[in-house]
Amino acid sequence: MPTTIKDIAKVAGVSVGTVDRALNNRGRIKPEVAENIKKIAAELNYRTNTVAKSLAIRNKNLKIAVVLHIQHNDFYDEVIKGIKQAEEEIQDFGISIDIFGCPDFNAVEQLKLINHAISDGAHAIVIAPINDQLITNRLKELNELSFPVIFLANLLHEIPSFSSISCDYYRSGRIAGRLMNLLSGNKGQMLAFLPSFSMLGNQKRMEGLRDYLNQSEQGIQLKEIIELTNDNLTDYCTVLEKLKGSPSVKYVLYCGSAKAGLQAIKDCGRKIISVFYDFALPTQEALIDGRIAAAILQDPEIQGYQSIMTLFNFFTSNKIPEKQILIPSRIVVKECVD
Amino acid sequence: MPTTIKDIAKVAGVSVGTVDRALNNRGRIKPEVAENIKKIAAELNYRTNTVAKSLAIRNKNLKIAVVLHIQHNDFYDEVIKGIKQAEEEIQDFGISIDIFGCPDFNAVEQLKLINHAISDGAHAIVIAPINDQLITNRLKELNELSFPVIFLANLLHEIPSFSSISCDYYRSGRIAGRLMNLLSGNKGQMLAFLPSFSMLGNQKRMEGLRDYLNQSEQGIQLKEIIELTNDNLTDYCTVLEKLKGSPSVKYVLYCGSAKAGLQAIKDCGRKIISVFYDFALPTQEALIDGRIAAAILQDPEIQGYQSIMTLFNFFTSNKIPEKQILIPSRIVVKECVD
DNA sequence: CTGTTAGCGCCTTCAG
DNA sequence: CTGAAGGCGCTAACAG
Repeated sequence: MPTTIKDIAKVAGVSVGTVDRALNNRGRIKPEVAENIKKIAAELNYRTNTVAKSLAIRNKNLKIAVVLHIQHNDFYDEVIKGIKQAEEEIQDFGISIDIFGCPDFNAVEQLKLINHAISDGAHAIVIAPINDQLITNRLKELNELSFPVIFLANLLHEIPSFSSISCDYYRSGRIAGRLMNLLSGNKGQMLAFLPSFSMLGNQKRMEGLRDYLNQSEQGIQLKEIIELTNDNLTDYCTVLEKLKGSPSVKYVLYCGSAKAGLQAIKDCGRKIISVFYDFALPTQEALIDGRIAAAILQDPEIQGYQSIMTLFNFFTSNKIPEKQILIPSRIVVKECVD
Repeated sequence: MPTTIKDIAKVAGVSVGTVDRALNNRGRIKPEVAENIKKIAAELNYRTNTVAKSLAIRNKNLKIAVVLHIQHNDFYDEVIKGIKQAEEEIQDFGISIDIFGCPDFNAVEQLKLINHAISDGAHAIVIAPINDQLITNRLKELNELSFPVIFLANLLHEIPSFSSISCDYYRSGRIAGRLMNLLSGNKGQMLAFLPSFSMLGNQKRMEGLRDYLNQSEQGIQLKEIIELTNDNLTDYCTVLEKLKGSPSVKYVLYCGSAKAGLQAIKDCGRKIISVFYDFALPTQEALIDGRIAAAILQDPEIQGYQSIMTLFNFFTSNKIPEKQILIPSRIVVKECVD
């Protein structure tokens, strides 16, 4: 039988209330007796029972606010799925979750959402932070107030946070390099189409790829890295144009709107062997029917799930999370999913 | 606020005890009122609070027995790690776990362990079942008694179980075939060394590989599939001999003792490009320093973790698990881990 | 067949 | 500064 605060109270000769105050540093207690109680707790190998605690703190109505940086896209829809699953799992603990979408990349609006969440009584925030002074300043403030903020699927330079959850972008760039070499037999030419470098993660991924392919003389030749815009039509045109302009290129690494990329590759008029990042439906279909050779996934669902569970563990077990939680990338070929 | 049994009791005009009896089919209740209560519960969208339930059932001292089929190996040490992690997470729920090793593949002993666990008061069993009448008969009995038994990392033909957790062996064979094709540029010759086909999973994996590579004319040529024994020295000799006997073979797929395989490949005196299953330390090292081109993992830790959590969810939420839970295989290259 | 009540372990008033 | 008591939602033992 694990020891309970009752046990501790008995050997310390005090009441459970006093034990509770001591163990949770609630003050209103004589320092000596607090010390003594803590000593006894340690000796008795006490650990607070999270189930009982959860039941008791349920009337605190703990709230988590999730603040995104866009309204919808394939990636974040998956993230939200993970968040919803976590919500499902922790609802019995009396913790509720509110998700706020945000006009795409609008820092002013995101700031409003942050402030709204707080005045609404949120006890923690999960955010996909926009890289803008407006936001970063506010996040710094919150950090100083020890208000728990978790960065989700999105890095931010030098802004401290309670914890940050994402894939290892640099590594995922290197993995892509390796896959391209595998597919090409270490020869030939490739183009890489990657999303906006204004997001730090994308930049890291790009660096990973470049570093990896530049590190040795042999191997596939990375002709150019092209930055995409997040606008379907523009990106389609860009990809098509680049492919037509480099008829010697046979290999493509692509991260962006799957539809645009697939269509452009199809329309360029020759056989292209490609690796796609992420796993929206069109990507899955293309992988299964062979238009794509492989995909690199960062499991957005797991990232969303983890962001909530990290806070959950903090609330129920006082578990301070790692500053940076990296979700491993997954390599997927047709045979993994067909 | 979620509805509680108290709420239901109030609108039904009965006591919480009666509601409890109705909702959990405990009998000793007039059928009509049970019906009525269930109806009201449905209307009020009631779901039992698992936290409160867990706290209440804690004095039942729920016990899970884990019965292995061997004492130790790399794979099951990982499985056990996952089990321990689950144990850690659910200990506050008052559920305890006992792990029993077993003399390697000794069915008589494993049967004893099963019976011991039950007479010891276990409420469920997680087992890596040995494929032997002695065991399968007992497992059938238990299944008929509705005693929850979960098969772990190990398939068994036509023996019903509460749930079975493993990787998708057939698929993992296909994935290997694909990787070998990738590495070889769809040409050349390979050998496959796979573990004892007496275990159904290994057989499935072999079939997956064979079916995949035989399905088309082009692609790497699978010269032979060799069955390993699980004895280090024997396997070393087998691998070495086969490699020396087939000097045209440049590619190897290997599943077995990593040490034996790596040594034999090294000693065969020529450059071999290989894919290994599973991820014991020697495999990791070999992957990092380039002796192995890729690995296919089945995440044993997750399998162990899941086996416990599945029972946990059953105990705390009455959640009946899927009959077969498949943990996806993971493709790993150097760049994923270095 | 049904109601009452005492827990499960912890937190939180509210008196003292 | 400390103790007592009630409550979180559910289960189970005991009366009736």
